[in-house]
Amino acid sequence: MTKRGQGKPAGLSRERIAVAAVDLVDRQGLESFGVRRLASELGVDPMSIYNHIKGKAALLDAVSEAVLAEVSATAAQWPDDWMDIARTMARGYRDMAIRHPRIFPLLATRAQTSAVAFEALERLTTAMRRAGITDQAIADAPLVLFGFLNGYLLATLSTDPGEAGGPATGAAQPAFDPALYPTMAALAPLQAGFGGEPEFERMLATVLAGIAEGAARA
Amino acid sequence: MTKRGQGKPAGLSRERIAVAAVDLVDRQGLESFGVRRLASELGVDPMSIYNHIKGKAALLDAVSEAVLAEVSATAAQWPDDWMDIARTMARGYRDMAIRHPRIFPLLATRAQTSAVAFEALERLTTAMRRAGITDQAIADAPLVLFGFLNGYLLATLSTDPGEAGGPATGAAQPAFDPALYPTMAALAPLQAGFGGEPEFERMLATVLAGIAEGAARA
DNA sequence: CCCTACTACCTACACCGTAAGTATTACCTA
DNA sequence: TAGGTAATACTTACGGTGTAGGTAGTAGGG
Repeated sequence: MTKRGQGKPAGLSRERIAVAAVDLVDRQGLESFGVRRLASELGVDPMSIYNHIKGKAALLDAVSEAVLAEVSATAAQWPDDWMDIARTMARGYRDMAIRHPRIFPLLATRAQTSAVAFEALERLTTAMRRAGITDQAIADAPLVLFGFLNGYLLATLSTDPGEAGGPATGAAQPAFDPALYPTMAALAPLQAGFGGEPEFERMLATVLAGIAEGAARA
Repeated sequence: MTKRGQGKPAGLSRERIAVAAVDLVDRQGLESFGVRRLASELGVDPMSIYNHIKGKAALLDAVSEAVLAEVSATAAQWPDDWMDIARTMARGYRDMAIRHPRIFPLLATRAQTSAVAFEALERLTTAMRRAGITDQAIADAPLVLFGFLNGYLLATLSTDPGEAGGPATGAAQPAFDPALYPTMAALAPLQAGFGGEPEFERMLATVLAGIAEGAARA
């Protein structure tokens, strides 16, 4: 009575698995994610997944690659000016992070070596060269920009709201005791929009200003 | 023949557990870290740990709190100028990250709400206020600075070298195909010191310049 | 001296990632 | 059309995990 549909292709493929994995992590989070959960989601034996993806690490790689590809896909076209390119990239990257807050830590933690990542870097650096910026400043720029983006987005998205709250609208901060931390407490109102878009634009401008200043400084 | 030393205090304490956990993660990495491993390291039953720390999540909290405390502990004294303070903090933070590369992802991922973290923020913001900087720029500064630090250090330390290589001396990057990514390939020599101290100082200066520029801009 | 609180331990359960082996199908060749 | 081959999916099993629940022993206060 056993051995039912064995051997018959169940329509699995690396891409289909990746799509389902992205969806599963989006819904249930990284903690509970696993090969077995994903397999049951696909209506498939856990080990069948191993025919397409080597192990859990490779699975997570596929997940992060899939969401990273969204960034390039959503950008209709690219400006000429390097600052506009950087801004467009940063905004698209943030939008992706907001769409997939529970996946984003994967991106920030793992080194990105996919083609889409390389293409983005190439696009940015080429535009900076066109603008006649110092090579050293150009070489540093990606690490400064994406270092900031990764760290900032990690911080603002890390407060996992479960289900409540709109997307990226100020995950509540812990509130400072005025007796212990008077300055921080006084500043608290100005940090109300924590994680919001105006704040992001402000800080992005700050970092880009630093890069531009460094380009001039050299 | 069972029931040997049951009930007798084995000298466990939250702090002793945290110290052992830090040491264990430093040596074996986050992946393999677990309650059972830690318990055997301490020569103790796994469940005994639960008498002092609620669960694995709390255990990781204790680990990250312990290494974060090192930063304040190593700084002998603090300068007056806010930029010097920021630099000192950043360097101490980087030194800590280099000492504990496998623990650092924990810090960058989890929101820091410990007293040492708050004190550091209070110190920085108070100094900025003394300098007469706009409140909005002050309120933004910590997130920009530590956002960058977290993202940058994550990127430069993520290439886990296992055992080889000196500390933080250029984890080799993937090398770009000149045919596909000509600009990046041309820039590669300038990225040789990836993760090194001069690079860090350059990028830190870039970010601080951006913050200072934003302070003037407002 | 007993009683209480506390620490440490033991057992057990549900779950995990995955190595190794087996059965079934689809396709290509003759 | 028949036979062989490679690919795919499944099954079983092993050693690990976090931790809930219950038990045994000691330390210190009355």
